[in-house]
Amino acid sequence: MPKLRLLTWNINSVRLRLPLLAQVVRDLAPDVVCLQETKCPDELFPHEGVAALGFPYRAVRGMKGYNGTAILSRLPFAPRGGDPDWCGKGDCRHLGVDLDVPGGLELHDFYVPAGGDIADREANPKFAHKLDFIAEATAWNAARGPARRAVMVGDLNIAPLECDVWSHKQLLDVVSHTPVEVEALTGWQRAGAWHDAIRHFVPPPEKVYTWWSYRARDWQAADRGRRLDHVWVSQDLAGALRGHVIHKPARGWTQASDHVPVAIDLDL
DNA sequence: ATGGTAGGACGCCTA
Repeated sequence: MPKLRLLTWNINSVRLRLPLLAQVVRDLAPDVVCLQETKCPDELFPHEGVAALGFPYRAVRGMKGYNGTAILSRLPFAPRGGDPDWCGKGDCRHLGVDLDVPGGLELHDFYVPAGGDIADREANPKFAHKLDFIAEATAWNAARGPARRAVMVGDLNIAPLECDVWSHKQLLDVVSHTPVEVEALTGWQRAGAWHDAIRHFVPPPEKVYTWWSYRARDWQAADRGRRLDHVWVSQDLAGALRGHVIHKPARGWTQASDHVPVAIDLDL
C-alpha cells in the first residue's frame, strides 16, 4: 500500500468553493478529503464536479444553510451505520466511514459546534450545545475503548494549546480557547487515546494556526490565527505517520475560506 | 475598546 494522504478542510460552502477544492486537489493530491460546513442539502451536492476531481466514492451529510460534512475518496469505503446523532439534533456534524485499505481504517469527520460568543453555558445555549456535543463524543469514545486503526479529523472549533493561538492571554475568555473547552477537548482525546498528528510533526512551543478570521483588515499582517482544525490518529498508527501539510496559501486565495486545508500522510 | 467580514438566502442567523 503506497502512502495514503488524508485531508480535512472547513470549506465554508462546497458549491461556492468547488473551484478552490479543485485547486486544493491539484496542489496536494489527497486520496481522501473530509469537508466541513458544506452548507448544502444532499440533493444539491455537486457530485458531478467532485467526481471529476477524481473522487468516485463519496458520502455526504448536509442540510440547508448550515453545517454539513462530506467524505470524498479515491478509494472505496463503506458508510458506517449506528454512529450517534449527536445531541439528538440531526444537524449534520459527523460522518464515519470504513476505508477499504489493507488492514482496514476507520475514519471520522467532525464539525463541532462553534459555541457562540459568550463562554457561559447558562447564558448561551450555543456554548452549552458545544460542551454537550463534546461530552457525548467523549462518552462514545470511552465506551468503545482506545481507538484502533482509526483517524478522526475535522473542525473541532477549539485551539487547545497556548501555541495554538496568537495570544494565549488575550484569548482565555474567547470561545475556542477557554479553559473549560480545552479541558473538554483533551478529555475527549484521552477517552479515545487519540494521538495529535499535527503536534507529532510540530511540537510545542512552535505556533500552528489553521484559521484566520474574515474580520481582519489584513489577515496575514495581523496573523491572529488559531488552530481549530485537527487530525487525531489512534496510537497504533502513530508510527505510520510520514508527513503533514498546513496549506496556508489557501487563505490568500480569492474568495478564500477562513480555514485552510490540513493534510497528513500515513504509510499503512 | 470596539467592530470588523463572509455565506445562505432574502430578513437574519451563524460563524
